[in-house]
Amino acid sequence: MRRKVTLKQIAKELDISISTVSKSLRDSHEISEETRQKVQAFAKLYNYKPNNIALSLKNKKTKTIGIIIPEIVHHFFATVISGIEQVANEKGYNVIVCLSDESFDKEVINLEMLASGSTDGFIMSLSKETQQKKDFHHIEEVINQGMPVVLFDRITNDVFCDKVIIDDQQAAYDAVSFFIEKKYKNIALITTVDYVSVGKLRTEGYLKALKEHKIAAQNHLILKIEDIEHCQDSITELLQNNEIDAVFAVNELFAVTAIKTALKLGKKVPVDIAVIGFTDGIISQFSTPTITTVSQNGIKMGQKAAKILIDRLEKEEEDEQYTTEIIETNLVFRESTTT
Amino acid sequence: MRRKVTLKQIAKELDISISTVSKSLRDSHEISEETRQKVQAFAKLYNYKPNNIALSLKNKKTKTIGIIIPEIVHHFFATVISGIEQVANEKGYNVIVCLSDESFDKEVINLEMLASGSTDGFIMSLSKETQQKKDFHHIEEVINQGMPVVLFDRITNDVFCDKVIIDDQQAAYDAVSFFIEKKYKNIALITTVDYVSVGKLRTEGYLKALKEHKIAAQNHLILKIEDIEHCQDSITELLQNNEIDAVFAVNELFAVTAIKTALKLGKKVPVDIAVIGFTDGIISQFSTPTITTVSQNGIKMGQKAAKILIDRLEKEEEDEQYTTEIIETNLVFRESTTT
DNA sequence: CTGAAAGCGCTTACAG
DNA sequence: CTGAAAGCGCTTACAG
Repeated sequence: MRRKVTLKQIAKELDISISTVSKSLRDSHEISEETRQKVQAFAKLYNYKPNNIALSLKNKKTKTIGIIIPEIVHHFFATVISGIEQVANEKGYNVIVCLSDESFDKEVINLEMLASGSTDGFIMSLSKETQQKKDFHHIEEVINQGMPVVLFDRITNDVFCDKVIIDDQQAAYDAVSFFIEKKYKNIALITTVDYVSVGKLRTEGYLKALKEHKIAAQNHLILKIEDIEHCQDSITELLQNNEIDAVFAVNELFAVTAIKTALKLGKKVPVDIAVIGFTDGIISQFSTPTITTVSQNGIKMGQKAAKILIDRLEKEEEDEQYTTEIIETNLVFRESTTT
Repeated sequence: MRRKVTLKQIAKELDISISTVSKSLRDSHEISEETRQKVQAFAKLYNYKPNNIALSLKNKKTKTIGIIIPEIVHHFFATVISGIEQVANEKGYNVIVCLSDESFDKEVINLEMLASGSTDGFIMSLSKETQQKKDFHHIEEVINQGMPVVLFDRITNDVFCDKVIIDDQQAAYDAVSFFIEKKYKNIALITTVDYVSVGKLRTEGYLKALKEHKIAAQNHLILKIEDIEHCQDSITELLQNNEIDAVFAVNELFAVTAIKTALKLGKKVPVDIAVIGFTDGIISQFSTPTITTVSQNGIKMGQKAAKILIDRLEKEEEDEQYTTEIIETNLVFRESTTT
């Protein structure tokens, strides 16, 4: 075993001081050409790499970004991480990932853990429980301690910080307006309970589109799903008991379940029922029929969030001006709608 | 802004020494009850949390695990991370994730970056390029420096370390044997090029199953795909030009593409062509028909890998005995096969 | 041109 | 019972 070599060892070996070694490796002009060469050659030979931890302690920055998300087994979140990773890597940052598992407590614990010196800042998306409790003191605490936070997708307006979102309401509005223009009469909505911020906004977009086209919203066409694991039954009920010719679903899972249920009930998609989903993930691409969907560019969200965070980290002055970046969405047309 | 408080500040505030503060907080019996109480109360008030970086430097361990995988936008890998996170968290470890993007160079850079003090050990799955080049010096280097590595899924036998895999050959053998027992005559294989270790092993399992049942392998029924992005064409060709009644695909994507292609060619699945895939991911669950598949328990792989790594990290003696853990797989029967 | 000293935030063996 | 000192691995202002 060949342990990692330190400045101290190099200094001893070469019989010079640690300071001289350090300066030589940083190519300081204080040091003679000769010494520099010698030290550099030696360091190379022994494959010297400065210890990140020591540097972090000294510089008071870790060059790492903390990511806290509800789940990773979610194509959208994986996609965002991928985007963050990309720009973080380019700028010499590492990425620590923690999962809240949709739990408030885990979110708090992870945040505090990472805030104790491990990261320079955070990129996060709130857990469901956090959104439900509306308790954001942990995030405010961290910001107060001088660590910037960028919130994305599942955000809150109660915390002042940078945010990266899509215009959920507008995107839903566009999707539903498409249906209306195509003369669909009974447009159902399959959404989440209201405390999920993005679900609520998408619901609002649906309602707004109906209202602006002077169509009365009908409560029995709106399904708010609490328990995602068992959405099957309520969706069956929805489709069975109503004359529905179009469905707007606020996520992929609801969309694919609606399609499968419709098929099972003997209806044809998109002929009898057209479906538009949300999030252009794996399911939308590989379902049969493939699903028309609002594409929510996760990679871009991640990239943008990372850019904003790193800019703030590397800016000298404290800038109290927070931005909310809105990533554009668009409808990706596939087989679950007719054109 | 309220910066994080340090021992030094507490010491100054309370007019005692740093050592005394440190010991009080660790509840040392060296310190008087009174002082301890006072310090602890004060620390609580100011929400003192020891600085992880300082601890890492002092203790020479970071309590973080480095994960290097080819991609995160891959349900299987996301699943493994999830498993790792779970046990890491339980044991007080954090997780740094780096992506190699299937590139050898990125894998090396990331590994070296993290090895410079940021993590205590690694869990990794090799990039395609690494498997192709068969260059593993970077991994050996890290192990040599005393940092344990656990390889999973895409591993190599050229490196001595702990490994977590499934029995890819056996799993493929089982799947193909199922077809044979069901009297399927022309069983096609859709696989990757041979340098992808798991692809190769699954191919071997296919061949072995045929051989043991005294069926001659037919080259025109074996499709090795290089460019995953454009597998569509070659799969169409395969299905069009041959009398195939069963397909074994070494991943989900190939399986779903085979199904869609078959449907497009007017064949019914599973009646005309039965399909078994590999990796029980999102696609297999939501495709129509849903796909019978070899389930590769990613969560369990991640958990196991993390357990092995942490055990090794926390064991005192250097243990040269490496294990290769084999996670059991099983066939999950769905609609793409008849029973 | 080189090196001793101080310091980042902590712990702990040792002295008093 | 308390505190000064050394040390983890590094950098840099300062002295010589």
